[in-house]
Amino acid sequence: MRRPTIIDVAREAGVSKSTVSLVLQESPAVRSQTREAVRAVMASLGYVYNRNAANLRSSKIGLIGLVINDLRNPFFAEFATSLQMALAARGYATVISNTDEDAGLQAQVVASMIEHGVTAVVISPAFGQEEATFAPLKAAGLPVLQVLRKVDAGAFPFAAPDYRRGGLLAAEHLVERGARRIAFVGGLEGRAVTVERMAGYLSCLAAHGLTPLVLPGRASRAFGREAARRLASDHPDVDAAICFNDLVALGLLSGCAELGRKVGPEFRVVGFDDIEECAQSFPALTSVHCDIAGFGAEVAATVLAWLEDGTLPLPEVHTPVRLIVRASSGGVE
Amino acid sequence: MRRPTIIDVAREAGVSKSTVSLVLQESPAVRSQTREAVRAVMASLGYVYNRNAANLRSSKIGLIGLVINDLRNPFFAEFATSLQMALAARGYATVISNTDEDAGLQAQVVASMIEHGVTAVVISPAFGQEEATFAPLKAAGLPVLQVLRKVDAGAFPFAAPDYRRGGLLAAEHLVERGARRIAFVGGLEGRAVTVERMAGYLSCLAAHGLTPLVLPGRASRAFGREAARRLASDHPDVDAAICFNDLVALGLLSGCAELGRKVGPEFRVVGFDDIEECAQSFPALTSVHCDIAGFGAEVAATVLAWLEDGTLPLPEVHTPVRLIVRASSGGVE
DNA sequence: CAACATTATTGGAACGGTCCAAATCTGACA
DNA sequence: TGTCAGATTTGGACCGTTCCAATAATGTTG
Repeated sequence: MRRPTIIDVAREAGVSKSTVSLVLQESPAVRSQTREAVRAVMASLGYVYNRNAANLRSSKIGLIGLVINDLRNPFFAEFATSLQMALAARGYATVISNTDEDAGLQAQVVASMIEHGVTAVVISPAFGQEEATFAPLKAAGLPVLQVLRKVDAGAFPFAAPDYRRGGLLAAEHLVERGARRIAFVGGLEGRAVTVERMAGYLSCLAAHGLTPLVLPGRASRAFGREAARRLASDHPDVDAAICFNDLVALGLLSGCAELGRKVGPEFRVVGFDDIEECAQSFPALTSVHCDIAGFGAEVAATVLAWLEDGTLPLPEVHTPVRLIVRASSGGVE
Repeated sequence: MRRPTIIDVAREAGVSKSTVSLVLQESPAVRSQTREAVRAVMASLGYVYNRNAANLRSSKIGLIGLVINDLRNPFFAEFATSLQMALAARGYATVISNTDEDAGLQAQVVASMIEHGVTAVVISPAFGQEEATFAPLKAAGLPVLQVLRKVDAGAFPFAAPDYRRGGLLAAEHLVERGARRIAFVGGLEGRAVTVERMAGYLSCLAAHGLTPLVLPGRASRAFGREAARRLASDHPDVDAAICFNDLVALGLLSGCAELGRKVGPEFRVVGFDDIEECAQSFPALTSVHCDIAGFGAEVAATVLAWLEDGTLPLPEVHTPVRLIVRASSGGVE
């Protein structure tokens, strides 16, 4: 029960395999009558195109690799999903790999993707062992787009939302609302994303002569909950918090609910990323909107332009962000 | 700057391409000295295995297709991630496609996967147009595993957590705790998953002479929130709710918080799936634990056993579930 | 050291497409 | 009706691997 090949189709249709190939490629050279006849035979035989065979001769495989550091995080899941769907709409398939922040695993899955002949790679990298991942990509000469986090400056074009500005918007909003002791909660120290997201916060506080307070930690709900306790016990004077991301912020909300601490004008909380849940939580979470779905679609467009028209992407892109004000920071005035 | 092939390696190492091929396949037939020499040349030339070419001759491509109806839902994201990682650990790459419940899109991505030569497909299908998706899979003669939702009984082996039993456990727990007016919230009417999850609930209520109350709806946080309002206004006598899934339940918690309605012994809420967030919400959410990560790993093992040893999966598998009792249903007694 | 078993290695035909130069077919026009 | 340009179609080499039968190298033994 072998899959029929173009040769079977050709025999059945009474033409040569070259003609069948031309039909497959929608070549205008074949007579429409012939085209229809061949198409009919294909349908009746249940012919399926074999991309691997085609790729052997001319690399047009239409497979794109997507490497994600944490696919269970809704922010990355949303990004991966919107990117994958935008690619699918243009006929590309996507090999997705989660690395769980494991640089060794990342190097392995990237190697596997190269073996499978992906035509481009989009990667939100884990930290550490940059060479093990990036050297093979460089050697393969593939178009590679580094997104969401920059671990290897200059090696490959980079795109992400404008984290720095997001942090600034959040801090300015809180100061404007009257907060005077603003903490920055979550985010592992020293990492590029943390540094960026914190930079706007720090500069805003400096500009207003306020003292920063940083509680670094994992970007998880669990840490957010713990932070709520720590803030209440160790820093009761803190009247607002900017969280590294929404998971931390939502954990913080949950922790406050548990402690009976009211969130709103009394204690303002701002998240980062604006995942879908922000609008559904109670109180609804003010957050820096990164339009990650739009960002995913934009990344897809960038990759496809690179692949199909040879348009090189800009070395570094920061997409605009905006603050969505909801009840957790005191609401719209 | 062409990628080197086994022929280049062979020439450089002074052996035939067949020998290089044998080295690649870890054949015990090659002398270890030769093997080392060949390996050294590969490394120095930066040789990368071309799976497409290999696949042309013998189908061992190591690519598995995964089709998911809603990848943004944490439940499915967790499943996809754990399955993908288990496959990666065994050297397989995974092409993932989200369909957003669109059967037409699903048929399209499945066709694309077949073209790409996936060796097996795992699918959590969208509802509708079963033939468009399943007929090509059948025609391709691929191993296909239907998971999490059954839309096409009998066509392909099916595996899912034991939803029916989960519903039963949840209902029994609530009755035991003294709830007398128990609602079932969320889930689209008539769909297999809804029917299954509701069946245990209905039979338990019937056994205790209680009247069921069903509020069907989308499986989203937004619907859960709305349900909180509807329950409070239209059905004030309801003292407990079993939700179609955790998203609905978490939305319900959020809606109750907004209404100032206390969740716990006064109004018990149970979710379904036990996503990570359940333990972090306030109050912590009692939920039917499906061990979706373990389920993903198990599905991976099933597929690989099918592929590698020819072990046929059982036509229908229901993995065990258990109820995790937390504060939202009154907590551990 | 001949004879044979065993172990290593090899050439060449697949696999299913693409691509190109060459062959064939058309219809228009002199 | 012969000629020719343009439109169609075609044969065959090629892409990078696997696989198999055949050959070559090596070791063992009487």
